[in-house]
Amino acid sequence: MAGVNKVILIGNLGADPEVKHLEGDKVVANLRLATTEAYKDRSGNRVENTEWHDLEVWDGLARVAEQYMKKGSKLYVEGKIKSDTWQDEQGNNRKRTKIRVLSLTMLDGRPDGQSGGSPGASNQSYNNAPPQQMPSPTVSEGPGEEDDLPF
Amino acid sequence: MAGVNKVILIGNLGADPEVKHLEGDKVVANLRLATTEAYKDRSGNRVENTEWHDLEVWDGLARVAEQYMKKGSKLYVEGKIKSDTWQDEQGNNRKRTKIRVLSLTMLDGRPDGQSGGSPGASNQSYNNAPPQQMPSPTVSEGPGEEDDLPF
Amino acid sequence: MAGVNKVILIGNLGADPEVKHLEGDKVVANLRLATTEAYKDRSGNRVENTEWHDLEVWDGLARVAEQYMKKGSKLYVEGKIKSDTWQDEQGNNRKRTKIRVLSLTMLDGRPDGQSGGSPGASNQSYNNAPPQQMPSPTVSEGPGEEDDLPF
Amino acid sequence: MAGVNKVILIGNLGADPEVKHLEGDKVVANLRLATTEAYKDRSGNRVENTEWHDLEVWDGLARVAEQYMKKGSKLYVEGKIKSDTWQDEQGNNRKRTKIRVLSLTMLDGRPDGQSGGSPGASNQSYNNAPPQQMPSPTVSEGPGEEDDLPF
DNA sequence: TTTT
DNA sequence: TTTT
Repeated sequence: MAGVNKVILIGNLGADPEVKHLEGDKVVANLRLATTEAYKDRSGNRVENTEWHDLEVWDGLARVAEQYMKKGSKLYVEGKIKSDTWQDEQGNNRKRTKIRVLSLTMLDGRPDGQSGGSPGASNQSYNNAPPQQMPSPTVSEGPGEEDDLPF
Repeated sequence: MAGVNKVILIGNLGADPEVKHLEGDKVVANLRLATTEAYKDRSGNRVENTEWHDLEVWDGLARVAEQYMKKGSKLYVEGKIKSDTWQDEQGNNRKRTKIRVLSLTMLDGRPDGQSGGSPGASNQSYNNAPPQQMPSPTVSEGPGEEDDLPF
Repeated sequence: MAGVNKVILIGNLGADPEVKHLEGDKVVANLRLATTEAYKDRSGNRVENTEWHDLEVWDGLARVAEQYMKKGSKLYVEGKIKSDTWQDEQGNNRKRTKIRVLSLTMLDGRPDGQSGGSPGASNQSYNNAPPQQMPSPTVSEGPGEEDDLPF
Repeated sequence: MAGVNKVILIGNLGADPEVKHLEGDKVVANLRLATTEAYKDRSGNRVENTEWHDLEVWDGLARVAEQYMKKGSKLYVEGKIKSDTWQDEQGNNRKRTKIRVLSLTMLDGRPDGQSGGSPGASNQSYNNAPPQQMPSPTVSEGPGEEDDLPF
């Protein structure tokens, strides 16, 4: 049956994006995102707990990552859980889980080098497809895509 | 700034979809969706609380609604909040809020008349754009769109 | 049936919170939150679209709003859609929709006046105890609650 | 910083829940949930893709799982990603990711053996008290909890 | 390995 | 006005 597999994260990058340019203008970026929760335990001590997520970002979003994100960047991410399974050299079944990113918003201020311009334009959303909330669903993945970014 | 405006609902239709075919192959469907929560109050009595939502569905999704949904249908819906504001005859500012649907999954069994066929294909997801989780982002809105539905 | 009614927003406050202290230590805050989406239209022009949301926040969360939020504050919000219906003086059915907030994260930097102090206290998450779908709707909000906030 | 780590799934159980009763009335259930997406590839062929998720459910929710869920059960799940890391016998860093469930709704019809009885009891929502981002992590799970379930 |  |  057609189900739902949705992940929503807000956190910070633990390292600069690792970007690979593949043949045919494909680009993939791997990001490490930390989400931290804080609470007080029974004794009233503040406890902090960090979860690290491996994000996989493709094409237009990967170009955005390459240009605008770096260690420490704060992001809102939507995506889905995606796992790879394989057998290791010992013949054990192995599994690795990552988040395939489908939509991104930078929560930092305006990206470096984007100074000047209209107030209120600091954070940018990006989508790996015709932006989910876009009236006209014409978006092109590919080399010329940056021209379609909304800024 | 680029923000987030996301709604996720699971509920049942209170009435058959109202579908309007507009010029230029545009179609819009209005749906009434009930989401019910239940809990026990302090006295231990079961309390049920229903919220009614006005959904607005366009084009391909509207055609799906027209064909497959009816009063009582159970849906998973993703969308965004969208309100209209205007002045009424008395000059008062008025506001009406609805949900613009961006993605749909039918949670009922197989749609009527869809018997036979592959097992496990009972619920269907639809998306008003290249399906969010689709590798290749080629989807065409328009008259021929039904051919692109994944079944 | 038990359904799902969930809203996720990221945006900025359009005004300072309006806070009312009610009898019995109840507190309610009303917030106006703007979520903005930006995209390019067919002609390539950047278009910006803002939706305004009325948020209703109770008790512990309302105290947090009162203390730390002001016009311009940037928030991540989870909640549910909740509408009031009534008849106006002309006997017309009226409906007003708002977001009942169940969880909040401030996305700004450290709140004013919170300089120095404990590490790890930059952005804060808050939660209005009995979550949406919790069986027993007995919230233990109250005067001593601030002591439980995680900072 | 306080971030967001949220997962929303709709899918079916691939096996009966595995339930362990621990000392001190703690209960944990492990569930295998399949989420399936379907789409047409470039050649127009219907493709189906299933992702398997390991869910971990505690206490009250685990008792609900034990009583009402079985292989094939259809669920709506909210939770967070949680991974364990360790070193295996070869000294390799290993990581296993699962979903810690915070809220559940059964999307099947009335649970077996629950025929007759109270109206409004078809699908049920359950919540594991201290939500993810709640300041005080004191859950009151325990033997008497079932009495608080909303049916 | 992030954030404050 | 839905659902069980």
